[in-house]
Amino acid sequence: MDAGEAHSGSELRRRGPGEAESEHEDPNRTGGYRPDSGADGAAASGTTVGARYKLMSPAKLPISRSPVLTIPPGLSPTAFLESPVLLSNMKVEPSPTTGSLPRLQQTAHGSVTSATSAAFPVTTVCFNTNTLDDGKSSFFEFKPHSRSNMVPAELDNRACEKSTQIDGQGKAQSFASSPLVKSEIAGPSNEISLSSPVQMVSSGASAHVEVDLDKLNSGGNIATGLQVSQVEGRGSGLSVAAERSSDDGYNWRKYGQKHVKGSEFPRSYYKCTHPNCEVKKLFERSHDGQITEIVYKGTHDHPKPQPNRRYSGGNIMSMQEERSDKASLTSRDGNAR
DNA sequence: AGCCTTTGACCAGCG
DNA sequence: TCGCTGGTCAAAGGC
Repeated sequence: MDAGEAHSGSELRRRGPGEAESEHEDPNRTGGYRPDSGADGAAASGTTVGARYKLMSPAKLPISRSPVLTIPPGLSPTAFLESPVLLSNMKVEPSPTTGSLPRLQQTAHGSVTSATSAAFPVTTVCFNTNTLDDGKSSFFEFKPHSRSNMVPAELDNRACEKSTQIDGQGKAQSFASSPLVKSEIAGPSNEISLSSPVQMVSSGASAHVEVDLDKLNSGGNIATGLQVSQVEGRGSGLSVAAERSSDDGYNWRKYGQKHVKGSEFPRSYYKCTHPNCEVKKLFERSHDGQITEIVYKGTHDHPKPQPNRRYSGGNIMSMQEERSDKASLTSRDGNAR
């Protein structure tokens, strides 16, 4: 609601020096200073972002789409790779923006996975867009396979597995350019009619992932606003953009970093710097600098900022996105209705 | 001068 | 009820 948005704006505001947290706990600080979790936040804005994984995962539902990606012990990532489904997905599909995207192979759970034998870095992209306003939320996850040598490799698959449990409306796309791409979309209950146009472009030694969901979000009309995120391969110039974490064309501000259990790499938390935008995204980056996992929370209700605002690195991505954006918009315009 | 990143601490939720 | 983990805040520093 409006109230919520107002709060989001305050997100940027910083606490005065006098309010610095001191050794003794400050009761006021507990909830008062949390724009996201404040009273309003919980009711309004909080829902948007605050929904967090919990909201996204209807624990009560038989389908345990747990926010936390957990893979059943019996499952192995390898299985996914070997799965015929993956192979069949090898072909690159056009990226229909909204709902018009070609149906990907879905597993019994409704998950889409694609894998390639390329030696590209593994990347994981998750979209958690909760539009509480509409009571709809979408969860998109894209995971390449590169952590096989890492602990989370299995977790990833597992996670995907669970999140993949879509009601059947989820659509995802994967591209053969990456070693293993996994996209999943999960809705809060069953309205996951979202389209996840994910485009992966890999050139040479670097793999570039481009997700065109962003337009959807920008439109803000789509049932499930998705965001665009790009993940680039290892050690390539694109990494700069990736580092910026704003390759999607939006401006992000890092507000935290934490090493979560189960993850080999620290997880970074970003917020959209737009005044009224509460979109958050978090991703994990390997020591190589390559992003191994990206999760978007919320939807952008504003257009992308100027590409060349600060980092030139972002321009590359922005330009690409813009292009795809237009294309998507066009197609979406026609499809979205 | 302003914005962003880093880093440590705090808080809330869950098991 | 306690402990653990994840997420967020905010000061300080850097660009």
